[in-house]
Amino acid sequence: MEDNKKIIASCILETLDENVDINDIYNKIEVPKDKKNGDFSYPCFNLAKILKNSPVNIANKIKEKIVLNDAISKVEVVNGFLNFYLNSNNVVENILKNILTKNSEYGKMNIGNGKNIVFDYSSPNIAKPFHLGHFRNTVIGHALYNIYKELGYNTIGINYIGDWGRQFGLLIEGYKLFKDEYDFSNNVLEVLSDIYVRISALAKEDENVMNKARENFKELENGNEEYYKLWKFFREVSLKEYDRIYDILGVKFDSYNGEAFYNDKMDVVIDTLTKKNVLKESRGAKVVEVGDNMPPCIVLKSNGSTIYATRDLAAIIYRAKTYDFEKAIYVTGSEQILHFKQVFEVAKYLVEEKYQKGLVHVPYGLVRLKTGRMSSREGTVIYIKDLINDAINKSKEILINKNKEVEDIELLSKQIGVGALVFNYLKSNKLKDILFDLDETLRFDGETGPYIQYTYVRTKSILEKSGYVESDFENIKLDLLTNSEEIELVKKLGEFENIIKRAAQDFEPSIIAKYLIDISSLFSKFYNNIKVLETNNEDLKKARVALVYSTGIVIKNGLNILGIETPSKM
RNA sequence: GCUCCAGUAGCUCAGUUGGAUAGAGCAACAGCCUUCUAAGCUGUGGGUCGGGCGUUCGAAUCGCUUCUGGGGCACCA
Repeated sequence: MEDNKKIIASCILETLDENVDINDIYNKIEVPKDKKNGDFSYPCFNLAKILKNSPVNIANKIKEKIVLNDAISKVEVVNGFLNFYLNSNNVVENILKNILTKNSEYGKMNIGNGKNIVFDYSSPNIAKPFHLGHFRNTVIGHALYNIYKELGYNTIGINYIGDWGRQFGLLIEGYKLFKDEYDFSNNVLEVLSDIYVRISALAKEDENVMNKARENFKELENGNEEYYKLWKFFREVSLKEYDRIYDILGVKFDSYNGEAFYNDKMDVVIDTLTKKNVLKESRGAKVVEVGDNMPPCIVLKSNGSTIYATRDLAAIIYRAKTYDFEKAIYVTGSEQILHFKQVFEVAKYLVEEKYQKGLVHVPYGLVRLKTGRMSSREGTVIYIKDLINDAINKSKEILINKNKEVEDIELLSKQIGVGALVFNYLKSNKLKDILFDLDETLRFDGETGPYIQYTYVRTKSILEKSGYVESDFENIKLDLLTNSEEIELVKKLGEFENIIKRAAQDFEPSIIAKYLIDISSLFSKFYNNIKVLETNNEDLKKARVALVYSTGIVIKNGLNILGIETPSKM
């Protein structure tokens, strides 16, 4: 499609006597929102000044002089816009042949050239159950990971587990005090979370408890064997529980190096900053100034111990050395925007310029409840485990009600239920806060995951009934596809690569989600208006089945990128 | 107080680098299953794009200002 834009730009240029830069023309060419206005459009308004003539006159003159070719079939002038219509036979053939040839590879590009990109995402805090916020993080991070993989990068997923810090001193204290009151044989994570909530409340009231917690953590840092064992226990049971969720979501990480991993790697941060003479004392703490518009970045607390920024900095150094990354992408809540601005500033003293430039923070909005913010202390947290179960049960119920004869109802209801959840958290702009609404989340009609999955299932069903197999699509007469429903769908299918690029550039999975809705909607219109299998014209039927098959490929590849499965039946 | 983000239909949201008549879904109402799966499709109603000023041939989009909501602002992560 981009080639066509170039062709149009040079066609316009040839009609002009004045000296105009081709890039100025190329950059102005746009795709009209309304299909009636052609495939490409060139507004002549800015030429009006240069040529000292009215836009309409200019447009008409260009139109007269323009030479039509294989690609362009028609040019029209409307209100000073030059509207170009492409030869749709060419367009349809090029797009569909491309999809059919590449198949599951359609959408894959080699822009990345195998370079490394590190994705820091999910990153739950040990000893707390996985909640909606983590879920949004995980789902966005995983999609971005896949998007960049699609571009040809070597993507590395890091689960930067929150497994270090004062909270473990507290948890150890809580465990010592309350462990006999609990049953640790199941739901360990909820037990630990409960203990944490209780001990936090206690520490807030009683300074002695907080002091004990601080001591505990210091002991843990110093290698107290008993505490280390406890810490390991907390970490293991938590990861086990998280893995269960990652497994359901199909998420895998290349590294689980959390905060504790960097415990012995922070000296170099302090040393380098000291050597460069940027570490300054301020109110007892050691800080680095990061400009007038931001408060300084604290690197050492006044008691001499490190802080999360120190660990983030150590991680940047480690990741630069280990992965030689082109980009390091951090997916976190938007409340950490300032923190990452500060950390990235300080990183300028620690890593080479090419690594500094690769640091990207991708913030996402809060997930809030109708009643306000989620708070573990107030018990208003939505556990993702429960939500997944709700979604699976709902899809199972629907499958049973519809009396579908399916082989594996467990698998299907999981694919559909989880798909609905994941899609729900990817479909809107990542920076927007989401107001959690259970009914809305468990809605399966309209612009939802199941709608897209359902569309995919329909494509599969037609393909099966048609009796065609892949190899039948070698010699097809694609120029028989001339209905507007067919052409619009094909053109949309042809946008896939561009959509992926845009999603990557903006770090915005919702662009792909929205695109898949568009595809599904166009296919459904086609499906309702044209009965693919009912024609006697075998060539036409085959061409249409090829279109149906291509649609299935794009939906499958697209859902794959978003981390959503494609059921075989529903 | 300073700073970042958001404000589009009753609700949830789209709206590429400024472009042509601001679009979907949900909800409401009216249709479409002896026809490739109705988790679908078609139609109707619904708008001061928070307000104001400006830049421009042209603004939901850019600038200034103001209102509303949310986040952040030093030893939590």
